[in-house]
Amino acid sequence: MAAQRHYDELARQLSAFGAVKRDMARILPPDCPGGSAAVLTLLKRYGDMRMSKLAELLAVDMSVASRHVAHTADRGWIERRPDPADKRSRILTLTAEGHERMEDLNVRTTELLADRLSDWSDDEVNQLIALMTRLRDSFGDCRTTTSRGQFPAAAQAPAPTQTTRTPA
Amino acid sequence: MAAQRHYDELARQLSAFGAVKRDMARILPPDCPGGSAAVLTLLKRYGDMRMSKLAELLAVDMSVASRHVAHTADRGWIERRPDPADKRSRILTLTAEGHERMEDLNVRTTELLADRLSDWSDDEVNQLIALMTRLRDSFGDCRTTTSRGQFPAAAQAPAPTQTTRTPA
DNA sequence: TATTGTTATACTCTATAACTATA
DNA sequence: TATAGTTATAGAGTATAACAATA
Repeated sequence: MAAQRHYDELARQLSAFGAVKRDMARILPPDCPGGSAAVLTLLKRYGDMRMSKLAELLAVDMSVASRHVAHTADRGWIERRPDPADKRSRILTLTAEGHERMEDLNVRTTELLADRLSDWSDDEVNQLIALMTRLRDSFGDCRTTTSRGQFPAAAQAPAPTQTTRTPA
Repeated sequence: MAAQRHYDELARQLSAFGAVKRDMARILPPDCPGGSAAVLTLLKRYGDMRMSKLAELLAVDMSVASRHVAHTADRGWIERRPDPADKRSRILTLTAEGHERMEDLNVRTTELLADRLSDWSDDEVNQLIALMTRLRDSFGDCRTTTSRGQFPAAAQAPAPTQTTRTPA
């Protein structure tokens, strides 16, 4: 239980943190807004999944996820195949075009962060990641869209279909 | 210079961090959206200031700040007095009603954070605050709305007109 | 001519609710 | 009846550009 003063300061940081996100968003290509980029990133990282799972990872309502997915599907970056096990569901898959788009996004993101974090150490970045992850958990424990905690160690063990080795 | 993998993870955290902010926004009273709350918080904390300074602290374009300020002024929470030294400028001042509103906001924020951060130590909260502050600085160094760095130690020495003692 | 602030416009993101199809 | 997903609608936040008043 931290002191009142710390709460104020944390609230202030959260409030002004949007500027960082907006700076990140500025480097995105014109036809790929942040929502689409997030969809592609998660599919690249965790592999095929259903709408509901994607919505959970995005931490938004499924209606919002549906919107972003529609945008990316319209551009041919992902495919929505029917789930043979449950005809209500759709399985999302990154297409070849989607992978290309991701390469581009990765380059842009890396360039930006390499510039902005040029004087950060690995350790500091790791600390920040760990604390942000923990904060998200602390907030997410209460009101989650669905169940939460089904994906294996989301923050600890990322990077599935990175280069070679198709683990699934 | 951190590794590529860390960049990806940090970008992921930033992307999903919006959920935390939305959780914070949910506790706001109906007639006081996040933008208005931010205006009141900054005026309470740093005292009277001009539009341009407020926009800088909010880390948004002045047109956006003008909008939020208009909303709070319409409700009588702040006053916009002409600056005698520069008739183009307006000095923003928290009214008595604005102070009342801030009391309410403080209670709500504190309650929420006390709940969410119940198992956080002071030290952890401080670490997170410090790293978020540093990240904002790293990003803000490049493209700032105006000059930056005019306010004395924004993150280090907050809390001006807290309870008693009117330092100005 | 440059700067402070306001307003008009457009875009992104979000949630709620109503709806379809399937379980 | 309950769940997966889509769509319509509305609200908040933001930036750009055009504008007014003043420096």
